[in-house]
Amino acid sequence: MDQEGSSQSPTGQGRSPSAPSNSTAPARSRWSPKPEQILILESIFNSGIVNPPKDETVRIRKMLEQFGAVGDTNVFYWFQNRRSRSRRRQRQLQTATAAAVTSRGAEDQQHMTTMSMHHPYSNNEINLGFGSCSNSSANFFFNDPSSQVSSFLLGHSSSSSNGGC
Amino acid sequence: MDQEGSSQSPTGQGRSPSAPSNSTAPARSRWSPKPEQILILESIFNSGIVNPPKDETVRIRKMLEQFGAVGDTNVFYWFQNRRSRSRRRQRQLQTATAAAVTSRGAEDQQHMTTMSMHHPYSNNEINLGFGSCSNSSANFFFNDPSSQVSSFLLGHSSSSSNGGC
DNA sequence: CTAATATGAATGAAGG
DNA sequence: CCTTCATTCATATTAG
Repeated sequence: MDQEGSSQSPTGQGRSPSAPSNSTAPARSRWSPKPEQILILESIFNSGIVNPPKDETVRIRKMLEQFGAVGDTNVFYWFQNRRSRSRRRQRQLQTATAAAVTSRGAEDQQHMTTMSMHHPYSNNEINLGFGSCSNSSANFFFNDPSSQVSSFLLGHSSSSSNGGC
Repeated sequence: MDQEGSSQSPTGQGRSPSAPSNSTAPARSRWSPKPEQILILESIFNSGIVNPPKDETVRIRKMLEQFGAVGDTNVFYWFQNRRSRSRRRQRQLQTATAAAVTSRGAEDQQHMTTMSMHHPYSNNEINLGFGSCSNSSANFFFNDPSSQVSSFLLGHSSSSSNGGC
C-alpha cells in the first residue's frame, strides 16, 4: 500500500455486460467504475488534477459514491494508473513517431496505423469542462439514468486550482 | 499494463485458414502474430525467458518485425498473457488433480473438460531449441516462405544465459 | 448461423 | 514512480 489506508468494502458489482445476477452472491472482487464515474474521473484528470492530495481524493470519492460504491483506495489507484498510463502513452507515441521519421529512405517498412481502438467508453482525453469553463451541458455524453453528472461538474468547485468562471 | 511499444499496422489478416483470397480484407483490429512469429515467441518463452526486460523486448520485436509488423507492446502483451495463462493452467490442473485425489472412495467425480484438445499446432510446450542446445534444424516445423526462423534461433545469442553448445 | 474457444488488449490492484 | 499479477473485455477463428 502506498499512502492510503482506508479500504472500503467493494460493493462493486454493478458493471459487466454479463450481468452477474445479484442472486447467490457473485462476489465481485474488483471495483468496476461506472460510466458516470469514469466521466467524472476523467474530467477531473483532464482539468489538470492528475495527482489529487488525500483530502481531494476523499472529496472525489464522495462524488463518485452517488453513482456506485467506491472507496478512497479505488480513487487513488485510478489516478495512479491513469497517470502512469498517460505517460507511457505519450512516450510510446513519441517513440513511434521518431521511428517513423527514422525509417526514411528504406522501403515501406511499417506504416503506423494509429492503432484503431474501439472501446466501450471512449478513452482518449475526455474533456467535460471541469477545469475549463465550458458552459455546454455535459449531458450530451450520457443520457442514461441518473445523468446528474453534470450537476457535479457544474456545481462543484473543488478547492484546488479553480479560479471559477 | 503495457510497456513501451510502437504499435503499428496489423497486417490485416494474420493467416488465411481457409480463405486466402479475401476480397474485403482489412479489418485492422488487433495484431495477429504469424506462425513464424509465434514460433519465435514460444521458443524464447520455453527457453526460460518468460519475462523479458525492456531491452530484450525491443530485441525480440526487431526479430519479429522481419516476419510482419509488430510493436513492442504486442510483444509485451504476448509474454504477459503467456505467463498468466501458463500459470493459470497449471493452477487449474493442480486443483483438478488435488480434487481428484481428495475424492477417493467416491465415484468418478466431475472431470471438467478432460482436455482432449486436438489443435492445429500442438500446443503444449513447444521446444525449438532456443535455450536448449538442439542441433536439429528447426525447419521441420515450417517450410513455408521465408523460413529464416532457424537462422534467428541458431544465430542469435540473446545476452542471457547461453553458454553455447 | 450460432455457440464455444483462443487470444490480444485494457485495467484494477499491489509490490518494490 | 516503476513493474507485475489477476481479471475482464472484445474479437478472430473454429466447431456444431
